[in-house]
Amino acid sequence: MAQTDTVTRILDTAEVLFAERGFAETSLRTITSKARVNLAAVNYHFGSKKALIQAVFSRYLDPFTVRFHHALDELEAQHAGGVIPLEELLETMARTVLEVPAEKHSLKVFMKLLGLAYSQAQGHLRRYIQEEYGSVFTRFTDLVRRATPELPDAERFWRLHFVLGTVIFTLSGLDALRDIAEKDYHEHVSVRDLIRRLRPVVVAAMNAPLPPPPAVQPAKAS
Amino acid sequence: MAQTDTVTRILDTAEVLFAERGFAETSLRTITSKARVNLAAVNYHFGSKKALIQAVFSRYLDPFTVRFHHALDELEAQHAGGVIPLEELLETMARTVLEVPAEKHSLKVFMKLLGLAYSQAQGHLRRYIQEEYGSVFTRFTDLVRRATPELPDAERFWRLHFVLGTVIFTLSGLDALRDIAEKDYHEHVSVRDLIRRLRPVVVAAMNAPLPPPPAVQPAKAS
DNA sequence: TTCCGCTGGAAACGCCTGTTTTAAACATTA
DNA sequence: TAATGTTTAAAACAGGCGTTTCCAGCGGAA
Repeated sequence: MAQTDTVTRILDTAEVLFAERGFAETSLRTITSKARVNLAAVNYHFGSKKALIQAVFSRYLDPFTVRFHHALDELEAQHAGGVIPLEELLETMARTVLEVPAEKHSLKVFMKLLGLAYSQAQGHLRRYIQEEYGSVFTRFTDLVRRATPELPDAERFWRLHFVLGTVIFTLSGLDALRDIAEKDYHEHVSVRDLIRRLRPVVVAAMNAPLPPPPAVQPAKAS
Repeated sequence: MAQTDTVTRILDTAEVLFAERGFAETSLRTITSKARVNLAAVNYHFGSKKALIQAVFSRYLDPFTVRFHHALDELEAQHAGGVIPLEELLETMARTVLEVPAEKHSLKVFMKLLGLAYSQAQGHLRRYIQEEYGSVFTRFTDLVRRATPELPDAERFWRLHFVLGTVIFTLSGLDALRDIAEKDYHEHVSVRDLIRRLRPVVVAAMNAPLPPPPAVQPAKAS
């Protein structure tokens, strides 16, 4: 199975380098030389650099969506017809995110890639992820809506993205933060430790009191 | 003042392009042609592309630190000797962030640049910002520590970065999120509107209950 | 064996990058 | 006026980039 080996070695090497330096800053030559495969192998197996980037994401996101759908199926079966508490939904998502990379790959790399997907320009990536994996996110937000009926739709939308920002930002910038934290507090921080700290913060953020209505409305009748 | 004009035009053009595409994806030729300036002018005035990137940040961060120090001076004078409430500290920071770009530049660009500073590799940038502007952040965190004495040091450290992640992530990815929000909820969202929504969430996150201690401790006596 | 499709290695293709160098014009200051 | 610091123009530099091409080797099928 030398053919599969080359593809795997490219993907393994690429995901690490992408996570460390970003997409534009990682050349195909760096990837292929570090993976000890020929330069042309990337274009041969994947077609282009863009396609390689998408393949790196697929290898994480495909098993993630499968598992997440299954986990949500189970959760809905347990609470047959009723609403699923918000904390169970968040818990399930966190558990699934942790499970997937634990098998073969690094959770740190996975989170860094997610962070890059948001921040790097790479319009094609955002489009690809949205089209390919948008449905599972929609299903999740629908369940969250039923769990938090008191929240206005717009408010819930923004708060979900607030906590998404917290998680991705923290876990993708973990290395730099960990260096500071260990220097100042002499305390080693694992990813699971961080998730333990994140949980109450995320729950509190979702359950925060509603903001006051906008101060002044310029339009309409005086 | 043709000399100043060239420098300003380069900075004005560069910051917009950097914010839109990132650093590596923006070439000097793109900047200079869009700014209608000679290609050599960048290396003449700034020395290198790295130095140009740092200059773009300095133009925002220098006035920010000055204003923020002043604002903290006033705050400390008001609460002479006593502790400043957490919400006033956060409020002051938010107000200062809003004030600075409001003068000449775009708040959106400023936040996008901050997001890039975190996510893009550019090791030199993170080092530059930390060395140049680390002290004002240290002063702020010291005040936060006095305002939240019940929080363990490590917990406060992480929570500050959690909310930092929320704010930077949200405001730097604002365009993409706004598109989705307007399509789904037919509601225009301004930056100030977003900050109104962020306030209660951030406060609730900082005041969240402490996480349970780690499940299993391997070391020490049984 | 002969053929074929898949994989690999090495080199080259244009193209774009940041930077430097030349030159000549312009403005400002002394 | 002379000198100095800016700006423009045009060109070239060396190097890296993604991509393509060509050819040698390979395994299994006819």
